[in-house]
Amino acid sequence: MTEHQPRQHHRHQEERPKRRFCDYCNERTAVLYCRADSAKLCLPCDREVHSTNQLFSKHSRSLLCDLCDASPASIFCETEHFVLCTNCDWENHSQGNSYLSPVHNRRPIESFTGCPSVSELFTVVGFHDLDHKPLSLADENGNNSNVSAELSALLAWEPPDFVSIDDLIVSSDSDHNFQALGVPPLPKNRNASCGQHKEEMLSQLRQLAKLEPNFKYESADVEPFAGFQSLVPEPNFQPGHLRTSAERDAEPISFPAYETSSLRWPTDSCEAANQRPLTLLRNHFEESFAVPDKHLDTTGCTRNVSVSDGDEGRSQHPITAETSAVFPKVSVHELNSQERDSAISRYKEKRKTRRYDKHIRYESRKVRAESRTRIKGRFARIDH
DNA sequence: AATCTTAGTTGTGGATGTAGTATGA
DNA sequence: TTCATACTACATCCACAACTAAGAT
Repeated sequence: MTEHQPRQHHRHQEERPKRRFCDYCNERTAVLYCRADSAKLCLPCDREVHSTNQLFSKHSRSLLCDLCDASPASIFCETEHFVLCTNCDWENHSQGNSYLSPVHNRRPIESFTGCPSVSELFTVVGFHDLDHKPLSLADENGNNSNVSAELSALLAWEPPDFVSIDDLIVSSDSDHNFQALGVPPLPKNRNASCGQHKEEMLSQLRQLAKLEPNFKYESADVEPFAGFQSLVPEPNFQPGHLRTSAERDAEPISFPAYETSSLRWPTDSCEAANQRPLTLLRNHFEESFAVPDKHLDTTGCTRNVSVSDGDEGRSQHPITAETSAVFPKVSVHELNSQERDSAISRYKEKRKTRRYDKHIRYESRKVRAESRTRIKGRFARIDH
C-alpha cells in the first residue's frame, strides 16, 4: 500500500464529474438529501424549500453520499474523508472489498431538521472548528485554500442514535463482518468532516451568509439551536473505535486506520456483495431507480472502472453480465439524464400538489358524521 | 360473465386525555 | 436550578354508513 493507491483515490475523485445537481434549482451542486422529498438539494435551495412552513421544516436532511451521490449519508469514513450512505458503506467497507477497508475509522453522522442558520449549518456540516475563519476569510472568488487546509482536521457530526431498517437487516446476517449496527456510537469529540464536497459547501454557505447580514460565526456555538433540531443526543463515543452492540458498555475495540486503499474492486468482492441479504439488495436496487443519478452497479463489482458518467461523456459504468440482465439496455448517460429529468419534474410537481389540509375522501361520510349524535364527542349508538 | 350475498374494512368529527414545551416564580 | 402552571399538539375513542373483496348463484 504505497504511493499509487492514494493517487488512484485522487483520480477517483477527479473523474467524478459534477453531476450532483440540485433537484430544485438544477444549477448548484447538491450537498444534502431530503428523505421526505426524495430530493438532492443545495444549501440555498434546502433553506428555501424547508423554510416554507413548519411541516417542511420537519423534514430530516442528511449529507449526500459521496460515492453514489443519490442517497443520504449516514456514515463518515475518517480515513478516506468520505461520507457514505448505508449501502455504499456496506459495499465499500465489507470484508473482501479493498477499496475502502473494513478497518477504516468510521462513525455515524447525523441528519438534521428545521431551518438552521448559516452559523448553525457550519456546525451541522462539521465546519465549526475553523477558528471562526471560513466565511470571513474566504475571498469573493471562493478561494478558500487556507480553509481547505484546515478542513483536514475537521469536525464531527454527532452520530445518529437510530438505525435504519437496512441496518437491522444487515445486522441480522452473521456471515459477514460488516458492522452496520456496530457502527461506532456516539463520538465524544465532534471531529469529522463533511466528506468530499467541503469547498462546495463553503461556497454555498458563503452565499447563504450574504443573505444573513447579521451573520457571525460566533453564534455557531454548540448551544442548542433555536431554528433546527439535531436528531441525535449528546455523543458519547471515541472516534476510531468500533463496538459491537453487546460491547457497547465494555471496552471499545480499536481498529487501526487503513492507511491507503486501492481503487480496484477485486472480483471476490462480487461474491461478498452478492451474499448480502436479498432485502438489502432489493432496497438498493429500488433506490437506484427511484433516485436519479444512482450508480447502476448494485454489487459494487464494477467500480474498478471509473464511476463517472457526467456530461463530458467520460467512461460509463460497466454493465456486468449480471447487471445487464437486470437493467434495461439504455446507455447509462441517457438513463441518468431521463431519470434525472423525470425525478426533478416529479419532485416539483409533488411540491405543487402537496396538500396539508385535511383531505376528505368521502364527503358523504363527513356529512353523516357531522349529523350523528354524540356523547362527549364520541359517536353514540342509535337504538332503533 | 354478470349479478347477488356476505363478511370484513375504512373513514368520519368532537371531546378528552396525555405528553411535551414554554413561562414565571 | 427546581417546581408549578399554562399552553400546544397529537392520539384515542365511539357508531355505523360506505366501501371492498371474495364467494355463491
